[in-house]
Amino acid sequence: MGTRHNVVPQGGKVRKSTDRDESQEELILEAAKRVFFRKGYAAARMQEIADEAGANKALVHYYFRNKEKLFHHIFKSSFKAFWPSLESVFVGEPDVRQLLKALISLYVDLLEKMPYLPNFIITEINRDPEKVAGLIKETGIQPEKLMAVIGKAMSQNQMVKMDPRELILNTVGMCVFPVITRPLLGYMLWPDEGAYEKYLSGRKASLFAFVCRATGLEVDKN
Amino acid sequence: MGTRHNVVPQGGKVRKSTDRDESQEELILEAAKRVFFRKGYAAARMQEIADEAGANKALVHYYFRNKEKLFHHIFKSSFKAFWPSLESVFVGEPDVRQLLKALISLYVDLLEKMPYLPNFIITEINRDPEKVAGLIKETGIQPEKLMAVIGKAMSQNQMVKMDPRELILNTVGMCVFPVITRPLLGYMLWPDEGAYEKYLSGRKASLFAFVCRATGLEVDKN
DNA sequence: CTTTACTTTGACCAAATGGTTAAACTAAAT
DNA sequence: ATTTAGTTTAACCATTTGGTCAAAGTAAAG
Repeated sequence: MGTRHNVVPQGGKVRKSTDRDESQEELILEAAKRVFFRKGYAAARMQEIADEAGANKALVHYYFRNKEKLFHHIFKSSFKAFWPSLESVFVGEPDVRQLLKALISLYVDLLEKMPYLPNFIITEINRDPEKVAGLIKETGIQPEKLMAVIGKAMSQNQMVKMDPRELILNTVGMCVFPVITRPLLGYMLWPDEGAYEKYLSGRKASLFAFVCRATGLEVDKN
Repeated sequence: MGTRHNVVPQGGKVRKSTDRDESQEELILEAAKRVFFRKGYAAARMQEIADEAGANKALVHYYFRNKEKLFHHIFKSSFKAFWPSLESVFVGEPDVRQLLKALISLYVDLLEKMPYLPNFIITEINRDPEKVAGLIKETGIQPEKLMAVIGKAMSQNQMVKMDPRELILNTVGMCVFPVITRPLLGYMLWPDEGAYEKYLSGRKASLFAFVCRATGLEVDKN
């Protein structure tokens, strides 16, 4: 198979990158991601990953020592992705309404692109909770900021008082649930061809309206 | 091991039941349920099931031919359980408010007893959607009745108009999500000892209130 | 007691699977 | 050209795992 090498001259002894259009290491990583996503850890096979990456099984081990390490690698980045970058929303004075809108929007978009993510994470949460605990600290994820904004709005009577954590859970739960049960919904609630997709397209707005009503925020504003 | 046999005299050649305090077949089934619940199909081991049932591995195959059939057996009954018996709520004239209250109550109670159920079902939905399709028809589950009551209440302006399916999804989703993400929540949102359990105990009421507000129903009534 | 029919077990098997190793290969550096 | 260091492969291995089988066990029926 055609192997072209690009040179990135550097000091020291670093030569490393035998980059192709896309390095094998990266191809393997992407293949592994796909396989782990659709099969889960236990059912995923190193051979299948190798095949899908167009590589040898031993090469997979060469780059990522073993199955567990390879999985950890992927899980880590996936887990981070599941904490959508809400940072951008926090610029300027944070408005609860906009914040919730952004939260829903971010999750709906993310889940449309990566519908396997929730089930993947959930499976691993149950398989090895200890690991996830460590991961959380590594990633430095902290929902405190989000909760603070919500809590403040509640104390100022801008919205119905409730446990901010519960509001977040409810919101994210409603975003995620239709995605993880999608195969079922196609049979049970949206049997018509394309009906589910149609529902999805309007979900962002209807979900936001639902949350607004539940929290006492204005549904429409500007 | 002590093997006592009870006799249930019968006509014909039926002798069958070598019932003990609890027949081996049932013990195996229960063990399999536990193992499948916590490991998922792929990671579950026939040996582990046998061990946990205090039986021989070959015996497991004797009763349930193979892993797939054993799993199917369990999945079928579990899947049915996940459709809580709302029938009891339909006696008399169905009131939407009471119906939603019952739906939430049923799910919260069910999930407290069987927290592994959702993840178990979700995993299988993704592993073999075809099978689930057939299963749904077998079980004869039909959410139509529930949806009809909701739809009627909406057309009578007793509550905010929206897609009844979406309301059901939202409601069930909020019930289920905290359960499937429980291991995570312990670390992230309710780190204090016993704090999550405390939250759970009040969830039934707060969830119902949330849904009432979102749908425009009265939170308190009688 | 003997037969009958179900139950239980230990030994065994073929296939799959994660992982290893030594050798071949490739391209940059000397 | 030779060395050097990372890359790739084929062959191989040990273990696990789902599954089988023939033999032994057991209680009720004849």
